[in-house]
Amino acid sequence: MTPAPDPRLRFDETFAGLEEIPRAFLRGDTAEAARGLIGAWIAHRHGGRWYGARIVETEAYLGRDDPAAHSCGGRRTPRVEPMYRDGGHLYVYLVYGMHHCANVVTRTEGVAEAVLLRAAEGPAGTPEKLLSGPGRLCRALGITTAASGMDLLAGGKVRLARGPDRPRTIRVTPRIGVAYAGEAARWPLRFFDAHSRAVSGPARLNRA
DNA sequence: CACATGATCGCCT
DNA sequence: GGCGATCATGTGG
Repeated sequence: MTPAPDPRLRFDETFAGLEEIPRAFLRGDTAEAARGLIGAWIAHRHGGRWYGARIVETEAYLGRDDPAAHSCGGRRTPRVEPMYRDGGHLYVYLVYGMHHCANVVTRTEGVAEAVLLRAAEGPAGTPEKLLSGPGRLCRALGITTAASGMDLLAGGKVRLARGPDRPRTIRVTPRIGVAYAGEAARWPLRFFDAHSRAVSGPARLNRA
């Protein structure tokens, strides 16, 4: 059993009301997918109820030729295996021995690229920091490595869908926490909703 | 707000 | 054996 999501994230609508994300979109360009997932919903069914949040910050990881990606150089181990699946799958890993990070796999079978979900926002009234940061997002939704490898577009317990509203302004910066990746640390692959207060990272980086 | 530090363990070499 | 796609807490300005 996966850990319980934060009760404040309960939402009683079902995914019937939300638009499906076409798998073809997630099979395409990974940076475009990262941009396009701002405003989408990530949800987890637990104990017979749905818990969900609106994605407000993402990062693209470009696979074989990206020194910051776990699949860099074609590295293929049991942990990273989900990254090699078809677009629309979930890749979850553990960092620093205590935090989980959730990724939406992109491109096609055998091409290991993904979008890291860095932050989301809950319903009005929930604390801004509840899902602000990849570790907090996973903790608040109860997502762990137990869910790694799932298909997010197949009606399972963890799902992805288009949200009702499009973000008004999306800003782009370098990725966070990848200083070890040399020049790739400066690639503009982090996307966030400029109007959300749930975005993570240093304020300096988030200003226009 | 900026910066420093400790926690903690699975994964890879 | 070393090291993170991080977070919470502490200090000081």
